[in-house]
Amino acid sequence: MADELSTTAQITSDLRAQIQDHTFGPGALLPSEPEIARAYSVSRQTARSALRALEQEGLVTVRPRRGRIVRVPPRRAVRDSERHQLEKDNAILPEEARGKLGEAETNLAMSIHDQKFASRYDIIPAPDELATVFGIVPTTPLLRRRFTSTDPRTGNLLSDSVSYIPKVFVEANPAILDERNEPWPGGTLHQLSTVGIEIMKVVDEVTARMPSSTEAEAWDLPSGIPLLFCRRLSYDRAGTLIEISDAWYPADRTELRFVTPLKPWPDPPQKRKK
Amino acid sequence: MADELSTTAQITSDLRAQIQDHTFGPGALLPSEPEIARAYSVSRQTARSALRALEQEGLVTVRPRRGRIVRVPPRRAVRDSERHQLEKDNAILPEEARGKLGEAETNLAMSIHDQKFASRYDIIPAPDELATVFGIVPTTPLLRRRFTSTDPRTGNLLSDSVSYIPKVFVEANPAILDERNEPWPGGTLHQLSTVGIEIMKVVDEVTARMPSSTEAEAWDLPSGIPLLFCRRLSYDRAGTLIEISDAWYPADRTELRFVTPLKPWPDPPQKRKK
DNA sequence: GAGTGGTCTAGACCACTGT
DNA sequence: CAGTGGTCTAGACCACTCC
Repeated sequence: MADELSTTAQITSDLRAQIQDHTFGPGALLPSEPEIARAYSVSRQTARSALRALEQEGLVTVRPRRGRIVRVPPRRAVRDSERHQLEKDNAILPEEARGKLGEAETNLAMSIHDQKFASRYDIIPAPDELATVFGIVPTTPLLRRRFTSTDPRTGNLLSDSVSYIPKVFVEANPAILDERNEPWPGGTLHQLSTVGIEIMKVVDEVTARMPSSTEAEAWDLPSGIPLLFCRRLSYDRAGTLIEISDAWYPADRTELRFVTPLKPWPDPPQKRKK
Repeated sequence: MADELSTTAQITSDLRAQIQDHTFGPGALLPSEPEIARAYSVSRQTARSALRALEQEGLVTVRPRRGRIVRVPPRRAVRDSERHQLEKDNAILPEEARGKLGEAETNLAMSIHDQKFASRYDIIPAPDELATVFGIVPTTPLLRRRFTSTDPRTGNLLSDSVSYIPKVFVEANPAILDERNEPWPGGTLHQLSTVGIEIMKVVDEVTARMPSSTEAEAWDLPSGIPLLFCRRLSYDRAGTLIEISDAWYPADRTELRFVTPLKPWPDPPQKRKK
């Protein structure tokens, strides 16, 4: 209240209010830069700055040479932690049944058949950061597997993830080191089962950050949309960290869902009093 | 490669590369607007646009009238899903022991004593969106509780959350409806126990979005930092949704951590073959 | 052809920081 | 005091969209 807004901030604020009270509802065309400049008696650059602020907030999408529209939030695809258990159950099915779920791992709201998958494997010396998390010495060989899927029509990224496993854990089965065996029926959990490893605990660490302009272009992200970053740590029966998997998701199209069951209280709560 | 960059994009790209190869390491002072304008023979506005792009990516922080520095990522406070179980265990302890954990719920990396807590309670008619999630008719009375903590020195937000509970679930104990009883030893799970409700499952739904300028100011967020949004759904023994709790976290200072234990396979994995 | 956003220039005044 | 970023103006040319 007490603060006086700059001209730009005032215009931004006016427009934001009009978006929020649905004077300009989702999909509506906002006034053009020259219109706003005239209406407020400011230069076009000032009007432009005001509109750019709304883009940065993710409220408005600019369609070059056609105007700016109020963003229509896309439906969010849900990534559910209960999938971890489903994948584990799936990994011990007979091979014919296993195939189904394997690739759906990277699936979004889009049909599997409309995605182009790519897997690239290599062996890298563990960089300091990953070595610290694994608790191993840096430069220890890691199997790095990069998975992407793209929309074949637009070339846009649909999913992007990288997995790291110390080579020593999996080299007993050389087939795991070969990207030509992708897609592997039953996925990583089945691969690990062939070398005697059973994953017993999965930890997901979630943060978010803004994309670089290169990333924004690859994902076809409008400005003002963050990337969710999820690092998944998989532990075996002995509590040893077996795999680190990093994945990125556009925040406007993704919801991460985590289920935590709780142990029952020993007494029925009806009896409890403050 | 094939694409030609605009002058602005080229400058941004050069500076980003210099940040990533540590020519300008964390905390380093970037060249000023006039310096960049001279170096590239462009106007000051063009140099400014290039720098602003780096701010939007969260790489650079502007300190008005002192220059721009490469961002030093702050330490992230971890919010762990294992806290759900700890809180439940805590809620059935004797009152003296219960007090400890209750307020730490909203704690960040900062000491509890350096935070100013505020709780505001009211009863609102359920808006459409929440009514749908609860599966109740809109306008049903909801107890809304808003919790914030602020840094008393700077006035900046440290935590911000809102909880919704259908009034009918808790009105048997009027003390729960009164904000003057905050902080309640043992927190919400103990409050619910006084009306015979035991939470058996918690679901966290996580997304992210950019803050409005008002939010950025309240949290003291540099530009280019998203807000993590976490909606927590708490279910009782019968699977009824009891509470919806919405919380926001600055993505540069927060990591959300979720643990998923997996059930063991019936057979030892050593026997398994592809 | 009129209108749109994309880009860029060359100024200007201001409030504040550092020394 | 010189230097910084904050704000704003009044132009300009471009490529493209839509009618």
